[in-house]
Amino acid sequence: MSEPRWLNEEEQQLWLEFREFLWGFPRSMDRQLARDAGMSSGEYSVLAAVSQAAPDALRPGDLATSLEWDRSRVSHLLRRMEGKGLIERCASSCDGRGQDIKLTDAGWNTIRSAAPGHVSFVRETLFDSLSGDERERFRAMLAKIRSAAVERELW
Amino acid sequence: MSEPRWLNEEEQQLWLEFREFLWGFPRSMDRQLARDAGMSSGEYSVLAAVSQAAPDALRPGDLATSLEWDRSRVSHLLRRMEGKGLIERCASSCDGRGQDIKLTDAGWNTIRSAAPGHVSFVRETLFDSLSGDERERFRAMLAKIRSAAVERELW
DNA sequence: GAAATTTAGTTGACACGTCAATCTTCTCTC
DNA sequence: GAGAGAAGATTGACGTGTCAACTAAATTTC
Repeated sequence: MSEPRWLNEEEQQLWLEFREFLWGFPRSMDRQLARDAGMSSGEYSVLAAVSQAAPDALRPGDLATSLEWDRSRVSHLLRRMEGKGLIERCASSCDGRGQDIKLTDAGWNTIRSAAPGHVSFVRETLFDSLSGDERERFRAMLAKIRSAAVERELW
Repeated sequence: MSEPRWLNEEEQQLWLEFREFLWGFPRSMDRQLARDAGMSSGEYSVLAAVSQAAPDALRPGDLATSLEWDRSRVSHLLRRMEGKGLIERCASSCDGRGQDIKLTDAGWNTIRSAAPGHVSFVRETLFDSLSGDERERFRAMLAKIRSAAVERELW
């Protein structure tokens, strides 16, 4: 392999900021959720998704697709959450392989009490820092980077 | 608590893209490193940091600071990497509590052979998608968001 | 200079994500 | 309608990150 083009000074600045941001943000969010609601961001995602879906209409595979998660990741997390009493799984009526996921009362209470704090976190970190124009430019850049990566099969 | 301001349509778009990006990018990078170099991004960070430091001048605490990692995370990873023969730890000469971290020959070979592919990945995903102007604006936005979060002690 | 505090680092328990292997059920094809 | 293959989901092993508790050495304080 020929010598690669290493990063120049300006590029290193971006890479450094990028890395701190990308690894730091999820950690901060996890911490906020753990502290204020005793849950992980994964659990929040699941509770939010199930609470918004039509009753008896959400299956593990749908979760895996919409969250872009591995099936087994979903399965492991659902098992833990079922153990905590946040959700229930029951055999799907239409597909013998499938399952329906439902929130228990405890699950509803948990997501309801966690949501306001979580939304505030997202607002205060992400939205309040940028103007409307900036937000749209920011979103476009993220999408651009991601679609280029997808095109090269690096995502 | 009063009813929070939920996200409007435009905000949800950004949040969705943001989430896919922030959780997806590290995963893609981990996959590239695992596939092409048999290592995790954490191991890469450590090898890169140690290889760039002055000999016998890098200690676990320095790593924790510069990578913004928990001390125990550093300790766990160093133990595993020592087990794989990538690094060595020896008692520091000046501070009885401290240690010096050194790369073994295997460690040097590993980082040297992994670096080109990793840099290509970063270039192709992050830099090639944005113009010089866009890169600078992007970096500034990340920094803005992060510093606002730091200010509110949410980071 | 001895006691209290701070600092460097480790450890153990546990939650989490990934991968490969597996099981079951459904669907397609002949 | 039987057999091959695809799809939904689980399992187990393993590497990883976090938190709290801990040890030992250094520094501060009186």
